[in-house]
Amino acid sequence: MQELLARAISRLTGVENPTVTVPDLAEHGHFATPVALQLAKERKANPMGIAAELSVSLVGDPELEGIVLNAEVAAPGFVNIRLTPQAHHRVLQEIIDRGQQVFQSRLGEKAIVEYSSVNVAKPIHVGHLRNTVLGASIARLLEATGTEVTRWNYLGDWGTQFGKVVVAYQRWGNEEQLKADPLTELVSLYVRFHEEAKADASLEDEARAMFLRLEQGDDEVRALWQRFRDASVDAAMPLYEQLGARFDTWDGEASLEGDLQGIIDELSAKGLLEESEGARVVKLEEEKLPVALIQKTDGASLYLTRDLALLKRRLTRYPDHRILYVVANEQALNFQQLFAIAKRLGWPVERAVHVKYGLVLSGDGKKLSTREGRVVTAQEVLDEAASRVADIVKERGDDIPAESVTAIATGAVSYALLKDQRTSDIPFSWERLLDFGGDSGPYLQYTYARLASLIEKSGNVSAFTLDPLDDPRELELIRTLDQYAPTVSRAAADLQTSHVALYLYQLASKVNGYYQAVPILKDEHAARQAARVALLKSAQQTLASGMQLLGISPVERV
RNA sequence: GCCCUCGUAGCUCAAUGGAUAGAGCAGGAGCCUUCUAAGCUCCCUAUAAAGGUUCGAUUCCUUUCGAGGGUACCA
Repeated sequence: MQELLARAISRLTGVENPTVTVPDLAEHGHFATPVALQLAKERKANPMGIAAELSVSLVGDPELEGIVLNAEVAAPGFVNIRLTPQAHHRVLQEIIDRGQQVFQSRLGEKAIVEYSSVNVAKPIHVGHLRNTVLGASIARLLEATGTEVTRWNYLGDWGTQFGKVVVAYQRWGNEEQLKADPLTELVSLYVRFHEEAKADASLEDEARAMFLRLEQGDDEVRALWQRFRDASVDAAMPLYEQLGARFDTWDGEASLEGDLQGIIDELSAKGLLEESEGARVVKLEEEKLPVALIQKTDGASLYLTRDLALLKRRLTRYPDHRILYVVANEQALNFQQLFAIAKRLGWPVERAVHVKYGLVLSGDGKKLSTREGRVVTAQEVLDEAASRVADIVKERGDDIPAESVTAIATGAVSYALLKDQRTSDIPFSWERLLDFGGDSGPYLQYTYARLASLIEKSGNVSAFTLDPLDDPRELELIRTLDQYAPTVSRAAADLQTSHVALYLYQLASKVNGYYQAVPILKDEHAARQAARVALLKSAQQTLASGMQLLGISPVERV
C-alpha cells in the first residue's frame, strides 16, 4: 500500500522517491506524506497550498479509485491519508493467495557472508554466539531478497596462538583428557599457557618459535595442528546444528599458507613494503592509519597478511560477489588497513564491507577474555536457557516435547542477540539472554502457538470473503502484515536484523491485543468468523516467516 | 594522542530527517466458570552539554564531556 501511494504521489507531484510514513498517531491517518513541506522551498510556495492540491488530486485520482478514503491536510503541510476497507481487503487477499512476497530487490546479486569464524582450540563463547546468530540471520535476509549467498566459516586455525597450544601441550598435555574431551583439554592448556607466561616471559618466544616451525612445515607440529583442528570443528558442530547455522566453506587461515608469498611479492613489486625495526610493514600515512605489520621479524605471517591473501582469493574466485565480513567492532582498524592496502594494490575492494557489531561484554562492562580463563561458553548459555524453559513448563504442569523446549530456549537467546542494533556493545547478563516475557523470543512463540491452536480449532474454512473485516484493529493488523515485505527488504539493505525483530514484536503485540479484545471462534456471525480466522492465519504465517529469518523455529504448542 | 563504536526513563533498548520521542524490565492498579495468563488493559519516569545546517534534528556537521574497544610483531 505504501509503495502504491508513493508511486501515485510521485506521479502527482513529480517528486522521485516521496517520503511516505506510517504515523504514530491514529488521527494522522494510515499513511502520511510531508512532500508538500519539501516542495514548498523549491517552488517558493506555501506548503499548506501544495498539500491541499495534493490531497485533492489523491482523492480524485482514477487509479486510486476505491483505495483512498480521504486525504486530509494538517499543519504545517502534511497530507494524512486513510485507505478504504476494500483496499485493505485487497491487500490481505493478495497475501493469502500468494503468501508474503518479499521484494526480490537483490535478485541476481551474489555475496559471501563470512561469519562465526571460530578459533581452533579456543572456547566458543557468547561473543561467537552473537556473531554466529547474526551472520546466519544476515545470510537469510539476503537470500530472502534474492541474493545468492555463500556462507564462509573462516576458521582461526593458524597463528601464534597455535604455537602456544602446542607448547602447552608438550609441557603439560594430558593424552587421556585430550582423547576424552578434546576441546576442554585444549582450552585449559591455552589458559594455563597464559598463567605460566605471566611468570615466565620466555614462553611467549617459545610459542612464536613453535608457530614458525608449523609455518615451515614441521611434520610433528603439523600432525598436532591437524588433530587439534579436527577436534575443534567436531566440537562446534552440535552448536551450529542447534542454531541452524551452516557453511559452504570452512577454509581457514591455514588454507592461505600457499598464497602468502604471492602477497609479499605483490606488495614488494608495488613498492609498498618497507623494512622497519626488522619487520616488514606497509606505511599508511596518507590514509592516516597506523603502520600495518605484514611480516614479523622472524618471517612469520600475521592476521592481516592472511586477510590480504583471503581477500585476493575471494576477489579472484568470486568475481561478482559482495564480500561481507561479519566481524566484531574491535577489528575495525584491521579492516581499515586491509581495505586501504587493497585499494593501493588496485583491487576492486569496494565489493568488500566490514559488517561490524558490538562486543558482548562481561557483567562489569569489560571485554570478555579467554586468556583470563573465565568466559561463558555459547553452549552453557543455550543449556541454561533450555533448563529454564523446562522449569517454566513444569511449573505450569504442562508437558511439551523436548525439541520444542530447545526451540523456545534457542529462540529466546537468538532473539535477545538480534533485536538490538548490531553496533551496540551488549553487557552480558543472564537476565537479558533468558528473558521469557515481554519483548522476547518466547513472546513470539507464545503468540504463534496461540494462533496455531485457534486455527486448528476453527476447522477448515474453505470459502470465505474478507468483506466483514471492518474493525479498526483488523484493518490495522492488515496494514501491519502489509509492512512485512518492505521491512525485510530494509533489513537486508541495512544488514540490520533488529528491523525484523522489532516488526515481529509489534505484529505479535497487535495480534495479542486483537485476540484479547475480539471474539474469533465465539463470533456469532459465521462469515465474519471465517474472515477473522483467515486474517489470523495470515498473521501466523507472517510471524513464522519472520521468526525463521531470525533463526527461531516456531512451535505449535508452548 | 589518534581511530572505531556508543551516550535516550531507575535498568536494558527502539524511533527510513517528520507531527505529542516508543517498548520491555522494575514499581503501582485491574482482567482467567469465556478462543493458551510466557497473555491483555491502565498509571509512573527520558534525548550527556553547547553551537551549526534545515520548514522540521534523537537522527546530519563541529566542539566539549563520559563509557567500551583498538592503536607493530595476538586475532
